[in-house]
Amino acid sequence: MCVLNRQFYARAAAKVAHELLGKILAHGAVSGRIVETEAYLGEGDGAAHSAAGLTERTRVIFGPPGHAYVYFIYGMYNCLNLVAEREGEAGCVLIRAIEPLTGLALMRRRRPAARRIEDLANGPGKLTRAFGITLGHNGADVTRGPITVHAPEDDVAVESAVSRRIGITKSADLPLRFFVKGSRFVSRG
DNA sequence: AGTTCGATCGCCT
DNA sequence: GGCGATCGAACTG
Repeated sequence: MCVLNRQFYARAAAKVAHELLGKILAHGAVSGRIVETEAYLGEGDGAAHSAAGLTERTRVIFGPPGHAYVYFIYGMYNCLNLVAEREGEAGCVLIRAIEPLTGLALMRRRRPAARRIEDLANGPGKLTRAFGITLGHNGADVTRGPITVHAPEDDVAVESAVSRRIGITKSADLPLRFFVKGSRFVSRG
């Protein structure tokens, strides 16, 4: 299995977001296929946390690519982003949905509310819960672990679609959401 | 020090 | 389709 290297991430966030579709996210015994992502840019993207500039919170987004930016939202959920662009440039990719592959029993234990396999990780807050990803992983190097992303054995191109991003108000018209066309595991068709 | 609001989810109707 | 839960970061004064 081939873990994605730092060069993969050191590109435009939209490019990285698109190419992450079909890749495998793994954390311990749990793994799954990325089926939905959103790109968040630097300057000029009002929806991005980095839009306000460099703060303690956004420090990781401006750092070297290939690291995890994890933030806490709505008082109860964590969201996982992968940092893109060169060091010093802001840009990251929100992982929005995953098709579970291994560690199903553990995922179910972490998310008892999910009745169907499709509901285990079909949203940014759901997948961090199912994968056991917490604020303690903020800044972690995903080219090393414990969280990693790698190419699947059969790394065939997936048929993808693009739309506007979900749940934001600023810069809402930008086509920066990418998802696997027809997948039952995306948060929205 | 107080306020506002948010890259969400699950349960209710 | 609507709303309550629940809390930290950033901004205001």
